[in-house]
Amino acid sequence: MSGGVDSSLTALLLKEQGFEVIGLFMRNWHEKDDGGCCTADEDFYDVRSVCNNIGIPYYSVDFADQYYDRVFKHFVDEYKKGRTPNPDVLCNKEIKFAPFVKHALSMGADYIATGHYCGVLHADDGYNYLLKAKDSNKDQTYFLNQLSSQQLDKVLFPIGGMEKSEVRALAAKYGLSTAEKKDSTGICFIGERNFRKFLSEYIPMKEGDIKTLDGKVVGRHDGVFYYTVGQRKGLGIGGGGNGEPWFVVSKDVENNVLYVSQGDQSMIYHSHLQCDGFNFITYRPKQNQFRCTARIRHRQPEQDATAILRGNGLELVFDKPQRAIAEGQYAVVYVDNVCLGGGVIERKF
RNA sequence: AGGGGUAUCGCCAAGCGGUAAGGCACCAGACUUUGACUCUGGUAUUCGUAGGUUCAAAUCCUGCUACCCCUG
Repeated sequence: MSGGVDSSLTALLLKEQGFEVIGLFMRNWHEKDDGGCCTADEDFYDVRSVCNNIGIPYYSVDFADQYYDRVFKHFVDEYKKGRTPNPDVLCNKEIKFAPFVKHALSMGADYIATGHYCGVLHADDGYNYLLKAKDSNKDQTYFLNQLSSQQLDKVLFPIGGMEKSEVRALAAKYGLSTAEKKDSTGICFIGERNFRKFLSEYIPMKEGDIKTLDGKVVGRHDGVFYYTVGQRKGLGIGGGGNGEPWFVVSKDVENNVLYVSQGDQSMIYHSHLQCDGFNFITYRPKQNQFRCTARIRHRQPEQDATAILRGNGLELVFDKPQRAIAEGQYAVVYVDNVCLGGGVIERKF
């Protein structure tokens, strides 16, 4: 339980269904947020309040060390390389659906349930398939693309078939204190931050030039790793030219140069991308090429594409060029209602 | 040293005697379990400066200052 509405209602529904439910809260980060508050404390307070309300025991576990070693380190390393990692995907793979589940099972649980918006099909063929959520606006399968069928074995997603509005309405009906609580955002367990400031605590600033593709210096930056391709805000470049906004077009980590373009974004649209490795949640498809839909970022409407398996990797060819494909993010592939899995984007062209 | 031109928000830039458009940047919200994108809202009592004309000036006149161009 995270202290939000989703996991609150999840616990309640299971209790209603006759399960013996225990609330398990996880803490993975100990620093305070930008406002000087420790949101984890408030969240656990909400967990306690909800658990008391529905009459179930609650516990707290701390995986801060493992989170740091298995998620955060990689996150920082990737940024240092000029890439754009996705810590929450790793967090699910390395923490939530790993030591956390293990811990729950060791406490005697038969199943672990979370408030994710997605579904799981424990199929007769022995595989556990990850399914899209009913509420396409809240679908969280993107973040679960690195899981394995094995990891989903003892998992339930009780609200995956509900709309967010239904969840809130039910939570309110049952009088759960978290019914109106705002959805959490920002890096999972770390929270909403001034991102550049946060990163600068782990990656020192390194000033350099901001240039256009033809080499003209148009500004200065604090460090190329703080920026992502396609980014508009935070460049501090204004005026001149055609009066249109400027966007990050590429990064040269070696020479510490941030390349930008004013108005014209045609150069950041690409139809092809490559993943050197690809995680199939269940099994590798038999055919080496197939039609699918795919996402290159969370909440992106699924895009029609053709997937081509190459060695351990996967190449995607989109029907329509995609804007700002970022190395380090995940390409997640779907066929109909099933999330097949995903891989880290290594190249685009 | 002469001649011409320009000086309006951090950057572009409207305005041409009637009481400061717009864009970019920036800030704040919204959206959002990454990073981004996007959307909405906010931001010059003041127009290089000092005077003058006028009921009224950023808009006209004069001095000064700065920068740009041309001629020496």
